[in-house]
Amino acid sequence: MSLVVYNTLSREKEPFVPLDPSHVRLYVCGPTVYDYVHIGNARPVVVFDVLYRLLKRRYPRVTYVRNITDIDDKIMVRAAENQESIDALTERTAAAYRSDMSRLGALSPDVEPRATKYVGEMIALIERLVERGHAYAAEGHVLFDVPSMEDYGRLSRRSHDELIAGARVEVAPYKKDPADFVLWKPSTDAQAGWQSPWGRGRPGWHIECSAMSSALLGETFDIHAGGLDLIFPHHENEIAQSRSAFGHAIMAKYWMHNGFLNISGEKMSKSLGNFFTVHELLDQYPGEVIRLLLLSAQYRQPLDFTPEGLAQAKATLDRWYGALRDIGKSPAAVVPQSIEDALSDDLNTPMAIAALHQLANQVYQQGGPGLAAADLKAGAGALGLLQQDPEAWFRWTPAAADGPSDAEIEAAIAARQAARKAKDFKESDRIRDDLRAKGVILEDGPKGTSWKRG
RNA sequence: GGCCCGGUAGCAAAGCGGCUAUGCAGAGGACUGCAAAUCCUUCCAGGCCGGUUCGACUCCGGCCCGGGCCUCCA
Repeated sequence: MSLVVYNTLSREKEPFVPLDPSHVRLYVCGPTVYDYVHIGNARPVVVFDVLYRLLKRRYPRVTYVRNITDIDDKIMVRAAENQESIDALTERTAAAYRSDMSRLGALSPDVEPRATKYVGEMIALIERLVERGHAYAAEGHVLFDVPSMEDYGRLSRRSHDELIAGARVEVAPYKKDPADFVLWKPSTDAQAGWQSPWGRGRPGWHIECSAMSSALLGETFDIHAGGLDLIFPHHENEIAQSRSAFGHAIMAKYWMHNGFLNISGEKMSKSLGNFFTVHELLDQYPGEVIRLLLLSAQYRQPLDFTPEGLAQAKATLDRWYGALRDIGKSPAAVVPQSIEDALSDDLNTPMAIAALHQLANQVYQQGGPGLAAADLKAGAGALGLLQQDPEAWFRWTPAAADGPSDAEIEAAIAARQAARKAKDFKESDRIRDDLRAKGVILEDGPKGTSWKRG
């Protein structure tokens, strides 16, 4: 089945036809690095990682760019608070981000550009916009001239009048039109800044993505993705910048946006204090559990992130890894058609997960590993799941745990076996209950006793 | 106010104009020294009101409810 994706531009599912079938180009908006990212930031990373894996299976060459924003006023404020340099702060948090995303099973993008390395490209792009009559300088700022673009607002489906009517922010006096947005702004001596034709300053938020995507993927490319909240203003303004600068009818052919994450039914927000960083969650749950939960709803739907959801994802992975326990050297298998079909329909991960359940059921019904187990592993691989050794999975332990060591568990199991052999079931049950109280669950099988951490 | 999403069984979450979605939980049974894991059987849906249709959870209209965005939040 050929790939169909929901394109925010048309608000419809469309067949995916790359601009250049020999080279598919994908851009995903990455984080602003000033602290650990929260779980909401992880959703696009995981979801579009599934897309990246799918594209790599089907096209000879895929370039995936995910930027790191290391210029931002929030960064400057945090660096001052921490009394550390901007470089130290962004380097440290970017490293943590890479590590956390990797633990969620996300492949590294092909290119991870940092905005500070592209300031020259940004300035060149802004100059080009000024030359073409789409931008103007005013009081040290450079602003994009929104009325200069005929169909501004197409992505977010907003008319110019609606924008002005809905504006919640006081309009700066140097703007020719209230909808105009900043491309470049002046910096004080105390603020980070770069020399430019308009004096020392720093870039506005949107220009970096236009500069980096055009430098790395070209003036037009296939897919641009990110969170729903980026549709306006960020992506709308990227489109305005890139199309006006380069004169193309499109910037990206397909725009894909993931839905929001709620925390136990409530909107995640810093004022409610109900957000989790990926970093802290990874101390409590395996990255794979978090990843499966993030994929358990279709990416455009809202997703409620709850302790129950994490427990269910854990239980599912326990069952799946159980099915792979004695798989041995698995024969190489391709991703089963049922999984490819599900993912081809706008990344229908819940349907892919249902297909994995069917495969796991088959493994158990057959009473052991076989072709179904190889299919299960290959199919789960399309979602970035089930690739580690099953025993390692069952032995995972939270960072703060102080339970018995693997060796202690093995010793207790041996003692229990001896008691069982002597028909001393009172003692054998005592040992089992004792381990259970410490979070270790025993399973007696035909090949002896196996165990897992609950 | 404008734009855009949703409302499916106890919970999570999909497809589909007629055929058991799926998983967890619940009930009964098998296996087990007892458990756990697993297997078998099973209960439980489609916000409300109209319309189209031989037939609607699925299409159309209205209503109710919930959510998001509307200048730097994925």
